[in-house]
Formats: sequence, C-alpha cells, structure tokens
Amino acid sequence: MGTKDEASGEKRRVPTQERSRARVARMLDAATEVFAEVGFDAATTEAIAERAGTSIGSVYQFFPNKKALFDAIGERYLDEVRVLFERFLSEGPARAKTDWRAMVDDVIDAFWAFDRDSLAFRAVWLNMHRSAEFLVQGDALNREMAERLAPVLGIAAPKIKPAKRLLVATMVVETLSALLLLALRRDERMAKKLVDETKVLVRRYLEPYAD
Amino acid sequence: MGTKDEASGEKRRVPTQERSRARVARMLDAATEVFAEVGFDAATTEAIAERAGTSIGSVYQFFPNKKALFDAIGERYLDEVRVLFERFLSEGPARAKTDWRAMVDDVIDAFWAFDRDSLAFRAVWLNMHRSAEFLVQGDALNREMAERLAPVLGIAAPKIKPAKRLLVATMVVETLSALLLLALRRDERMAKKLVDETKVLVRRYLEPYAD
Amino acid sequence: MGTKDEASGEKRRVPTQERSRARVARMLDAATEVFAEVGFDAATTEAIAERAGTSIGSVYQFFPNKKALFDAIGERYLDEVRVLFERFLSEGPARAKTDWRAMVDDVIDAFWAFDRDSLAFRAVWLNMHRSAEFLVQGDALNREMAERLAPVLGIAAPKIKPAKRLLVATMVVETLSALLLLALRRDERMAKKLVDETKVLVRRYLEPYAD
Amino acid sequence: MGTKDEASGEKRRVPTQERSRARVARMLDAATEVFAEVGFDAATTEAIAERAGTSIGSVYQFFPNKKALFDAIGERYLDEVRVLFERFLSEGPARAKTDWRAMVDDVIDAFWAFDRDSLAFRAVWLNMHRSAEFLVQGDALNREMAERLAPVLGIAAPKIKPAKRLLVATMVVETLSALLLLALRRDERMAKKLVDETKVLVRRYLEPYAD
DNA sequence: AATGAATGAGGCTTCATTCAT
DNA sequence: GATGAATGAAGCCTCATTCAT
Repeated sequence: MGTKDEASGEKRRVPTQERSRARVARMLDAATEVFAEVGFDAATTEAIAERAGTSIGSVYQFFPNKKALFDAIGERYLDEVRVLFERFLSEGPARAKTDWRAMVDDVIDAFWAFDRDSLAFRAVWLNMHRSAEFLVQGDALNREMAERLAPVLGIAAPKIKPAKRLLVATMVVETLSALLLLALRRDERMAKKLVDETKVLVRRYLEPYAD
Repeated sequence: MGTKDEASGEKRRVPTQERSRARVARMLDAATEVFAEVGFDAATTEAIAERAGTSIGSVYQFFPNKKALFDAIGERYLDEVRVLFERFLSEGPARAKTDWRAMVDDVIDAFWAFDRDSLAFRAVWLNMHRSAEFLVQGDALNREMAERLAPVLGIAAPKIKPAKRLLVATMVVETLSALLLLALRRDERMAKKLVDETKVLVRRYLEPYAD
Repeated sequence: MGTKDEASGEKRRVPTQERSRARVARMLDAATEVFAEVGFDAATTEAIAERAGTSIGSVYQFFPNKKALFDAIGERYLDEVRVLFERFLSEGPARAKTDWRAMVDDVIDAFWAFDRDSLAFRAVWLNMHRSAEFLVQGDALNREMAERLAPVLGIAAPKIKPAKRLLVATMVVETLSALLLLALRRDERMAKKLVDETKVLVRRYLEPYAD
Repeated sequence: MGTKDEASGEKRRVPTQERSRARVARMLDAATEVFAEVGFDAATTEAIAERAGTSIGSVYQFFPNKKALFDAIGERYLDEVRVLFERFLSEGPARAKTDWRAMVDDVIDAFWAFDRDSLAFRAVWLNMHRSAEFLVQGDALNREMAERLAPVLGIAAPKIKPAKRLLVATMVVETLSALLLLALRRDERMAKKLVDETKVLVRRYLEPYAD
C-alpha cells in the first residue's frame, strides 16, 4: 500500500523520460474526467485517449487495461489525500487539542474544495462500488484514509478508546464521502448548506468523544 | 408513483395472470441479486433471465429494456420502504415525542434488517449514481425517503425550523445509506459495530434538535 | 398454378366453418396492409394478428409461417387479376379488334383503380424481389399475368408472331407494374399524369403490332 | 451530393490511407453483392464483412450502420451513372439530333452492360422500395437520373414541351430499370430478347416526340 | 515510442414459432 | 379452435485490446 505497483499491474513501464511522465499525467487527468462524468463502464478507452491528446496505443503502453487506469487514479487520489492529511498533522497536535472544532471545519472545507476541483474524488468514490474487484481497491482506499485519520482523532478526541479509534475514523470518512458526494451533485446553494450541515454533524458526533 | 408505468415507458405487457405475476417477481428478484452483485453495467440480461429461471424473451415481454428492470426494482424498493415508514408513523406521534432516541434505534435496526435480507437496497443505492439518467431516478428515491422522514423529524426534533427539516432528513437518509452499505460489505462482527455506532451518530446529530 | 396449395404449404386446414373463412380473410387483409406498408421483413406476425383482430396462435393455425401468408396474398391477388382479365376477355374479341386503343386505356384504368384500392398489388410487387425464394413466386405471378395477356394481344395486335406474343406480353406486364408502382408513391396529381403517360407509352409500343 | 458525408450521418472515419481505401472498396463490393443476392434485410453485416475479407469491427469503422452501407452503394452507383451520362452528353448534341434512334440503342446497351457487371444496379433498384426511409434515397436517385436524361431528351425529342420533359424522362428511367432488372433474372437468351425489345419500346415511345 | 487500423467476443434486443391452457 | 405466454436463435453494434507500421 502506498508503494506503487498495484492490483492489475498498474504500469507497464516506469516513464523515465520527462515527456512520458507528462503524457501519463495527461492520461490520468483525462481518465479521471471521463470516469467522473460517465462512470467506469460507459467510459471508453478511446474517449480517454482522445481527451488526453494521445492514441489508445499510447495509453496501452503505460496501462495494461482499463481497470489499471482506474487503479492508478485511486492511487494518485490517495497520494493527494496523504498530502492533505500531512498538512493537518503538521499543524501540530497543539491545535487539534484546543481547537478541534475549527479543525473539523477546516478539514471538511479542505476536502470539499479539493473534491470539487479535482474530480478524482468523484471518479473514485462513484465507481468504487462497481464490483467485487473494485470493492477491494475501494475499501483499501477507505481504510487508508481511516488509518490516516485515526491518529488525528487520537489527539482531538482522547476519550475514544484506542481500539475503537479506527471504527470512528471509518465512520467519519464514509459519512463525509457520502455527504460531499451528495453536495457535488446539487447546485451551488444547496451544496453550501449541505457542507455546513456536514460540519455540524461531524462535530456533534465527535463532541462527546473530545476533551 | 407506485401505480406502475414508470420512467422508461413500460410498453410491455402488464402481468395479470397469477403465474405471470410470480414470474415477474422472480425476474425482479433475479435482477436485484445480479445488479447488487456485479453492478448495473456488468449485469447481463441473459444472466438475469437465467437466474430467474426464464428466457430473455420472457424478460423482454415485461420490461422493454435493462434499465426498466432497474427502475422497477427501485420502485419496488420504494414501496417496501413506504411500508416501513408507515409502520413507524402509525406507532403514533406519542412515541416520537417521548422516546425518540429508542425510535431512532428501531428505525436503524429495521432498515438494517430489511436491507440485509432484501438486497434491493444494495442494488438500488449502489447503482443509483451511475449516470445522469440514473441520478434522476436515484435522487427521486432519495428525496422521497427524505420527504417521508421529514414529518417524523417534525415531531421528534421540534427545534428544527420547518424550512430546514428536509435538509436534515436528507442528511440522515444519505448518511444512513452510506453506513449501512458499508456494514453490508463487512463481516458480521464489524457490521454490528458499525450499525451500533451509526445509531450513536444519528442520535448525537439529532439530539440538539430534539426536546 | 391456380389450383391452390402453393409453395410453402400455404394452408394447414381448409376452413370449412363460415367463421373461419371470414377470419382467414381478415388475416390476409391485415397481412396485405402490413406487407404493403412496411415490407415483408419489417412486418411482424404479431402486428398482422393484431390488425386482423386475432392472436398469432390463430394465424399459425392457418398459415405455417410468415412466408405462407405472403404466398397466399399473391395467390389471392392472382385470383383477382384473373377475374379482371376474364372481364376484358368476355367483352368479346370484337372490341379488341376495332377498339384496342380504348381497351388499353380501360385495362390500365382498371388496374390502376384496382391497385390503388386493394394494396395487394403493392404488397406483392414490392416484396417480390426480396430473395431467390420470393423471385420464383414473383416470376410465376409475372408469367401467369403475361400468359393471360397473350391471347388478348393475339387479337388486338395480330401482327405479333405467336412465338413472340409472350415476350411482348411480358414487356407490357412488367412495364405496367413498374409505372403503376411509381404512380402509387407519387401524389394524386403526379399519379394521374403518370398513368396517362403510361397509356401513351403502351399504345405507342403496341401500335405497330396492331392491325 | 457526391462529396461523401451522406444521409445516415457518416460519423465514421474517412479512409485516407491507400490500404483503407481499398478495404472500403472491398466492403462496398461485398455489400453490393450481398444486398443484390438476398436483399437488404436478409443481408447480415457479418456476411458482408466476411465476403469483404474483414471483420465487422472494421466495417463499422467506416459505416455507422447497415443502412449507411446501402446509401454508400447508391451514391457510388450514381457516380458511375453520372459518368455514363457524361459520356453520352459529350458525344455532342449533334448525334442526338440526327441519330437519336441509334443513340437510344447505345444508351440501353451501355446500361445493360454496366448493370450486368456491376450488380450495384440490382442492389440499389431492388431494395430501393423497402420503406419510407429508403424511398427518399431511392426517389432521389430516380429523380437525378431523370434530371440527367431530360436535357438529352430536349435535343433528341424537341417536340416534348419543356414542362413535360421530366415526366417523360422519369417514364423512361423507370421503364428501363424495370425491364433491365427483369432481363437480369432471366437466362442469357431471354435477356437478349428482352433488351432488344426494350429498345423497340423506348424508340416507339419517343418517336412521336422526336423530330 | 507513438499511432490508429483491425479484430472479434459479447451484449442487448427482436420476433418467428411453439404449446399449454 | 382460440389464445397469448414462453422460448431462444440470430442480428446489429460496441469497444477493449492487439499489432503492424
């Protein structure tokens, strides 16, 4: 986990050339968009290649099959999420302790901003439930996020018994995903309301665990 | 709503004979299973027919296309959900007022039991996000559930301003769905923990709105 | 030829009951309409049964397959054509001799009137070219019509050598069919012009053969 | 007209490479044969692909659907017919005036030779009457041929009032098609007789209009 | 490495025909 | 005899994947 070389073989070649790296990035961007827009099955490799400005031949040079594209997107999404978490963790335990309520808001805002722009969130979470094969990958993602959240909770909500931390983290991750996904398909106004109410929900849930 | 002749233009025969009715029920059961297992796109009409113990020809006698099967499942699911809600509503507003906490638990237990057996829940919620076409149907379902929940909240949580009731109901519906869906793909032990924690979450969320 | 029991077995049972006879007639009418409207392949047996006010089951009681319906229509068309010819033949050779020009006009008018109402002409000639199987049937029809026309020509156009009579008759039949078919798919005004010009054409063609 | 991108929305690739062009030509040849042999509906795309020595996938790379193949054949046929007409028109009005009888013979001979080899004629005229959708295309072809013939008639048969020219041309085109089509399905000997008699018919029809 | 033409398995759907009631 | 539900073969078309250039 987190070390590349995933599930379906993901990558055939490690792109050493700079140009290749950029090309692969364009492919992933394109795939993310297409998967987010029409879903995994309706997405055609041709459409992805075209939007990436390449040929399918080139796509298959780096990804053994369609699924590998999806996996790579998940991986990249995770990488970005890791960075996001790193940021909050680096703010120091100090803040988590004293100001956890505001921190919850910040985290939710950060994810909301991130998800709205990147589309990766949508692509990943929307298609994760596709089938058994995807679930493994999906749950892995889910679990990693929970694992990253757990230590934060350890500080912000010290009353949670260590053994239960992962459970609570999982609850939060899953709830947050569902609600942001919902917000994503509503109009601007409603989205804002949903996001704000999500903050309320998470705060109320964690409150008794805090302090 | 609830009177047949839905969305995708049911240009097909309406089952009047007893035997046909049973057959159609078998088809819907089969479709529910297959959609729940492999997702809408990966599900083949052939597989559905086979599992239903009929021929594709017969399936198409009642459903004009694959999507119609899904819509019918959604409709049937909604019908069952309506019954579930009716039950709680008929218990009288009395309980909602005094004993709303226990009532939340009961509702969650009821849905959990229901969802675990029927698979319809899984089939519907998992595939609802597929595409624009499905979203309409999916959000309609979502909205109907929220609308049914809203009045209950009106009694149990009188502090919610009427204008905000639907928002809160939507939050609960969506959160509940996400968490039960999660529980559904975990093992027995973990599922129980998740369901229990879900009760906690919902209660805490509603608490300040109650009384 | 002309004795029933054609090609694909045509009829399974000879309808003795009056009711059955009427029913079969309705089926043929329906088939004629449908074949004329959408063509043989696009015509569904179900549509034919429905328009005939029966069930497919009943259709198959009298016709072993779809093709048999078409053959029966051809047969019935031929019967009607025979009657038409009989009429002209019975007017006596006298007229053919002295007044053949007017007779040509009458024949063409008669066919035009007949074809426009009955639809059978359209159904038969339009679908006759479908495939090898149909061609046999179609050419048979063609030939029978030519054979009926030949003796009339023998009188009206005595200069045609007997050996050539069938050739000329075939020419006339085929030309007439093509032009009436064309007229049938043009609007009223144009149709009239075409029919009139057809008379001119046939007259000019036969003129040197006459007298 | 004549520039590609026809009717059924050629959303497919335009063959630029030499190899592709040859492949497409093979597909059209195959389609022409199959359509001519069994008719449009009975023709299967698979059969066409096989006879063309390719896969259906390749066929669909260039033609969005079966109908597009037919349209392309019609278009190609028209192109060839145009060339044929061009030839006669370029012979100069001189001949049409003095020697129109021989010219009629030549035209008929030319078409007969052309139609016998190309099969396109058969494929097009036989299936043109199929349905409303085909009629448009079919009548367009019919009309174009008549329009090309009209000016020739203007010279050869100056007695036809300009307003009537198109009518006469249409008569000739349609008659000629019907008779050549008939000749095509008879044996060699009979075919020759029919073609010769066709010349007689057309000459006699036009005679009074000439000079 | 890049391209994109070629392949063909497989999915959805229709409809002629059968047969139990 | 009549009905119409049931069957399943077969057709059109898509699209993931390969491979020659």
